[in-house]
Amino acid sequence: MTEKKVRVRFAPSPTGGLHLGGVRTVLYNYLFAKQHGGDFILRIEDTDQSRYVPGAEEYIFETLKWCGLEPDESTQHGGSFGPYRQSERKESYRRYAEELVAKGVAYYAFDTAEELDAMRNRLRTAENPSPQYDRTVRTQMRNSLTLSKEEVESLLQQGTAHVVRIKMPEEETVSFTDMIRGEVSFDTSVVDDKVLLKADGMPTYHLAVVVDDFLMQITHAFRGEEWLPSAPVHVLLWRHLFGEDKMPLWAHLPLILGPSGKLSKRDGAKYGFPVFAMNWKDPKTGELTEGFRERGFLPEAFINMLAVLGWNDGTEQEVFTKDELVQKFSVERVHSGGAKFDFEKAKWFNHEWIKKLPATAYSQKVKSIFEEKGLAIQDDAYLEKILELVKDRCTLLPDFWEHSSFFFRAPKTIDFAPVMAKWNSDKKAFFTALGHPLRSVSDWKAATLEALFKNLAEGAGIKPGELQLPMRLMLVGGKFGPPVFDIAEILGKEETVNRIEAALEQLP
RNA sequence: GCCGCGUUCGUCUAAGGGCUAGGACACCACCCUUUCACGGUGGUGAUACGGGUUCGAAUCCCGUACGCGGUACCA
Repeated sequence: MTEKKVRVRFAPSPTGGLHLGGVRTVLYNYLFAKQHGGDFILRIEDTDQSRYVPGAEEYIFETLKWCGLEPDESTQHGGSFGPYRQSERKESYRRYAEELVAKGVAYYAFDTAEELDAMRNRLRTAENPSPQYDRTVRTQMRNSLTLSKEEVESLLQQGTAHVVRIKMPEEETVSFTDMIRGEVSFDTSVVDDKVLLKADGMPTYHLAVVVDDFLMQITHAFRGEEWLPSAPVHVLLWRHLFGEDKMPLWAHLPLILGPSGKLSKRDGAKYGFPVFAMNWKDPKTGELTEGFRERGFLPEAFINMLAVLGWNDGTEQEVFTKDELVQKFSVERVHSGGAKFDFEKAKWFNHEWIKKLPATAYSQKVKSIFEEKGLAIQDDAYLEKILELVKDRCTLLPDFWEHSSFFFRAPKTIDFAPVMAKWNSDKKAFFTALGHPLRSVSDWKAATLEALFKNLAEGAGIKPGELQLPMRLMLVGGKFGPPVFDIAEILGKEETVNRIEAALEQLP
C-alpha cells in the first residue's frame, strides 16, 4: 500500500495578531504532520488587499518560532510548491475560474456593489434578514445566465468589471466526512452563489483554498469550525476542478470561546487575560493587545495548554512535552464542542512548567525582566541558583521579581507588623547579640546556621520559632520567601549580618 | 429568519448500553511547614428537557430548548 506523504497547511491572513485559536490550529497541523513524518506548510492568504496589515506576516513567523512550531515550507523557509503568498499566485487562479465557467458550473456576474445593495434592501424582510445571491435571485441579476451571449461577450470585451460566481445546483445534497464530526451534509439549495474571483482579479478564499491545496498537494486540511458552512462550496469546486477523490481530508476544529461567545480581543481587555500569542500593536490605531509571551508564559506551557483545550489522550495525563504530543495526538480524540478558555487553568499549566523545567531554561527571560526593572545581573549561575530555590512559588515569569529580588537588594522597607505584637526587649537583645556568633561561623551553610540559631535561642530562653519570623522580616522585608536559613546561606555572612543590623535600627 | 455544528460538575474533560458518573483547574477543610509556596488527604459540585428503543441509556433514535458559527467582491 502506497500512502501519499502527509502535507498540511496553516493559512492565515495577515490582518493582525495571532490569537489562541489560530495557534491551536497551527499546533494540531504541526503535531499531525510530524506524527506522520509529513510536511507542515505555511501559506499566506492575502487575497484581500484592503485588509492587509503591515507587520502581521512577520508577527506570524515570530509567533511560530516562539512556540517551536516552525513550518517546513513557507515564504521564509522556501520549498518547491511556491510562491507561498497568494497575492503572488494571482495569475494562476483566473484559468480555473474560466474552466468552471466553461463547464457551466460558474458564471460571470456584472452587478455593481450598488446593485447588490439594492437587491438586498429590496428583498430584506423580517423573515429573511440576509438575502442571498442564490438560485432564485441570480435569475434577476445581471450575469451571464440572464444576459445574452452577445451582451456578455461585449461586456467582457469592454473590460467591464465583473466577478465569477459558482452556480450552486438547484437541489442536491453535498456531503463529506469530517475527521472530527463524521459525515456532514448540506442542501445546495440553501447555499448561495459565492463569488470565486473578485473584480480585481484576486480569488476569494473559496477558490484560492481549493486551487492551492491541490497545487500544494495538501492531504489533510485543518481549519476552524466557522468554515463548516462554506464546505459544500469547496467540495463542489474540488469535484469540478480536480476530482473529489483528490480532496484533502477535512477537520473542522471546534472554536475557542471567551466568557461570552467567540473569543475576541475585547474579552482579553475586559477580563484581563491575553488573547494573542505575543503582544500586538495595531499600526493604524496604535491599540496594543497583550500576548501570552509578554505576560510571562513559557512556550512549553502555552502549547501544552492549547493542546489539551479540546483534546486529551484518553488517560489522565495533562502535562505533555511537545514530543509527547507529537507521539500521542490524534484527530479522532479532538472534542467536537467548543471550549471556553479558562485563564486560571492556563496559569496552572505555566506553573507546572516552571516547576518542571530547570531554571536554566528560562533564566535569560527572567534576567531581562529584572533588567527592565533596573536590576543588572552579573552572575548567571547565582541567578539560576536562586530561581531554582523559588520557582515553586512562581506562576508567571514576572513573579520571580517579587520572590527573588531581595536576594540582590536589601529590602527598602520592612513590614514588621506581623511580629510587633510579640516584640520585646529580650528579642531585641537576642538579635543585637546575634552578629558576633554569626561572624565567627566558618561553615556558612543553612543547616549549620539553623543549628546555631536554635542553640542560641534556647540559651536565651526564647522559642526558636518566635525568632524565625523576625529574622525573615529582617532579611527579606516581608512574610514570604524560601526557608529563612537557605536565604541566609545564599546572601552570605556579610550581607546577612548587615541586614540584621540595619533592621534593628528600625525596631524599638 | 434560514442553514450548520454543538450540549456531562462554575471551567476543561473521561466514560462511546450495565457506574458509587472518573480526573484536572478553581473553591473549602485538614495535614506538612512557627513565612509564603510545593506536596498530601478529604469535601462541595454535572449527564439541558421530553419522548421513544432496550432487561438496562450520559451513551442509540426523534422532538424541544439553549449555545455557538455561517448567511460579504473578509478570511
